[in-house]
Amino acid sequence: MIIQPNKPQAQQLIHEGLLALSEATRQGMLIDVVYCTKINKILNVKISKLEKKFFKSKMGRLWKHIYKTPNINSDDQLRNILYDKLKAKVKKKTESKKPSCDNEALEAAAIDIPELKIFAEYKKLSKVQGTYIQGILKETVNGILHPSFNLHIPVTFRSSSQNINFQNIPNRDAKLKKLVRKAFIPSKGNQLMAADFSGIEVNVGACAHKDPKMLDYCRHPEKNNMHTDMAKQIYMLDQFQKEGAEKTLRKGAKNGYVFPQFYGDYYGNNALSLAHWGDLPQEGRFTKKQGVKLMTGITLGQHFINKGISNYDSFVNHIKAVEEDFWENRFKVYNKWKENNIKDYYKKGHLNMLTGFTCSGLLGPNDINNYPIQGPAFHCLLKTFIKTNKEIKKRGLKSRLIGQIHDELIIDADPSEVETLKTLLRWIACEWLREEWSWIIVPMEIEATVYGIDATWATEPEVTVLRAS
DNA sequence: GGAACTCGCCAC
DNA sequence: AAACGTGGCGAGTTCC
Repeated sequence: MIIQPNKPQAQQLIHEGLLALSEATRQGMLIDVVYCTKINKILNVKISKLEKKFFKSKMGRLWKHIYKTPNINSDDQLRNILYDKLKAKVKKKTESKKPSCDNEALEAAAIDIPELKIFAEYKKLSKVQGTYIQGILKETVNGILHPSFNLHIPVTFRSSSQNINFQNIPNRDAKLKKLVRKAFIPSKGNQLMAADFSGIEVNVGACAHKDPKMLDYCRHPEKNNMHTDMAKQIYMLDQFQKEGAEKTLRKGAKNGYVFPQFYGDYYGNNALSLAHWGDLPQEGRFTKKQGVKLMTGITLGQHFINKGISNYDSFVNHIKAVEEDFWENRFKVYNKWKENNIKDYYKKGHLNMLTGFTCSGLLGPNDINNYPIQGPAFHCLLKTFIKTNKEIKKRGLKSRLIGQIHDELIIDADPSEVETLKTLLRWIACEWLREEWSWIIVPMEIEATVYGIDATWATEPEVTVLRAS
């Protein structure tokens, strides 16, 4: 793969980006080492207890019986015990066609082998301890962690992060999030602050393909919402509220349908995921007892039966029809753009991004349509990061940028500067950026997330949505 | 004894 | 007919 920013503006962005990111690395972020050391010990105890408990179970005893040196961390041993000895049904295979030992496979097997729940808990805590708590302790010098950020690795011209990877700190799992994020603290008397772009990939995508329907969604968020519209279509709902089961279904539409579709997924996988979000079975008949309870009082299972969809296969067909409508009607210009994009790449052998970068090398259809969106979406954050760093210095502010997570920047903020920073960020991200890059033809929106004074990254922040005036 | 690989899992 | 994009890293395992 040949990677080069070819336009001068792209080179400039890389140069200035590296300087700004290096400054954040040198600045570093404070770590509560006392907490990390304490939680590391607690985890040691919890993890070894879980290991002992597991090896006392029926499956654990069999494992110990078969292996002289049983290793709870060995997937090869687990595979042998679970699939060869206990004859668990293989529902999923790995890349190299071996029976899978991942959490999804284990969850399915746990119906017959309950001790696998202890095993899963062991795995989860081991992951947190090994990758995060011990990783942080290993890389922290004098109480400060200095994760670095690369601009020369991802083929999309995004960034990556290492020592530690600051871009995959737990967020979705509330328990893991709290456990790990309690380690991150601001400088004495300061507060952590984050600013992230809302829906940046959707926005940048709209600027690339200029699909009128998508542009409308981006320009009038108060009027229509893409994920709500899709939830209504997918789950065939006329009445909709943004709470309760309907809220979950909207999340399902967003994460189980819309985003995977944009990445190049298809209705078959979507249907599995969408059924899961709606608490419906992924095979066989639907019954009135299954599914989340809707605002109308009936279950999603009953609701689909009423609509003539009484089993999973009909549901899959329904999602297939939704997919056709999605690309043939709703986003037909986007669809056309994808086709032309692929043709264009095969003709030229490379693709150009809105930000002046060129991707060469052997790309597949999904790559061709994703890279031009992923890259420039990150570049919006990078340009914002550079400008914010410059303005902080120019204005003699004491707050400092300390990191970045693709569409989000993190600041160790002086409390007296928080309001100034909000104003500054709103101007840079929502106004200045659009003046710099005329290809941005939709409004930009950022969320400022402010944590308390001396509060950890695990505490409840105050969130403000910032838009152009 | 280290390099390279596989698998799994965390993020966007 | 086939079918999800970008990363880092730990642990086990295999190769040399």
